[in-house]
Amino acid sequence: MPELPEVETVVRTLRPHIIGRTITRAEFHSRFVTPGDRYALAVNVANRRIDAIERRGKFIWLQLDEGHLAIHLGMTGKLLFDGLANFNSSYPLHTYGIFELDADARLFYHDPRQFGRIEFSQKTPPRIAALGPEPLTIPQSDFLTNLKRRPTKIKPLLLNQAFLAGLGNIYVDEALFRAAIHPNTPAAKISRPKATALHQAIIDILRTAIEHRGSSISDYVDADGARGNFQSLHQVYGRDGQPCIDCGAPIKRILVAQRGTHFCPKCQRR
DNA sequence: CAGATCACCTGCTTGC
DNA sequence: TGCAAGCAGGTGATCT
Repeated sequence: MPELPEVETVVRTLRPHIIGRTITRAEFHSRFVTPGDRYALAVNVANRRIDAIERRGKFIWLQLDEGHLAIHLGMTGKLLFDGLANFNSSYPLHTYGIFELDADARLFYHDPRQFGRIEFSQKTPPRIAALGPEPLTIPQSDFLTNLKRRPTKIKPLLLNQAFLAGLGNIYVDEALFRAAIHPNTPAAKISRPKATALHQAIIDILRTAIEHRGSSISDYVDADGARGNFQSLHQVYGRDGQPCIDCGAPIKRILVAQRGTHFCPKCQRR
């Protein structure tokens, strides 16, 4: 599900609901979602106040009055806010985390594939500290020099969260299309004008996708249960066989670094 | 060290 | 209709 725009949307919808609230009690039900001792996690977050919620890369970062939570949604993770109005006595199948909040509200974590993670740390979460720069704020000159240093294919490089934090399969394909770069191009061999165009394409796409509240391919929803609609603006992702919006040639799907990769063979030449 | 392969899961779609 | 294979927004371990 969630790449940077989706995670940003979840954080924005969650923030007004949970800031300043205290987690009165929590429980977790999956050894995958909460690696380590999930009972210890429940103890660590109990009676902690939520002071801040931020996004970093694809992580949701909750800053508590003591300690931090790093939440990664994996492929199918959802954080859903359950206010008094829609208070429900039961939870859907695959609900693996429940945060009870003061003033009769709950936040629950739902994740059928259980690829998501909820981790507590006393200081800055190590997973977050290991992330590369944010694509929306990295200076263009830094982006260009970083590309020049890497012989790797551009697509897997952009998916590498230590290189740039937040892009996933959808937005990489979309950005490479808009910058007219073949996904197998070695990063260091991308011309300066194209590298500049790529930097700008990444920013434009992420900003627009955030305005549209992310892409809902199958089941992504924000913290209020609302779908995004950027998927209707995808130009290559999931459009294999359909005509390129620029030249009409059929969009191709190939494998790059074991990921389904969508591109226009005519507009994105090597 | 880049890249391939596999693994972690469930569920939906496709093809025989 | 039924069943198996393939595929999915992600990442990390383990190989060559």
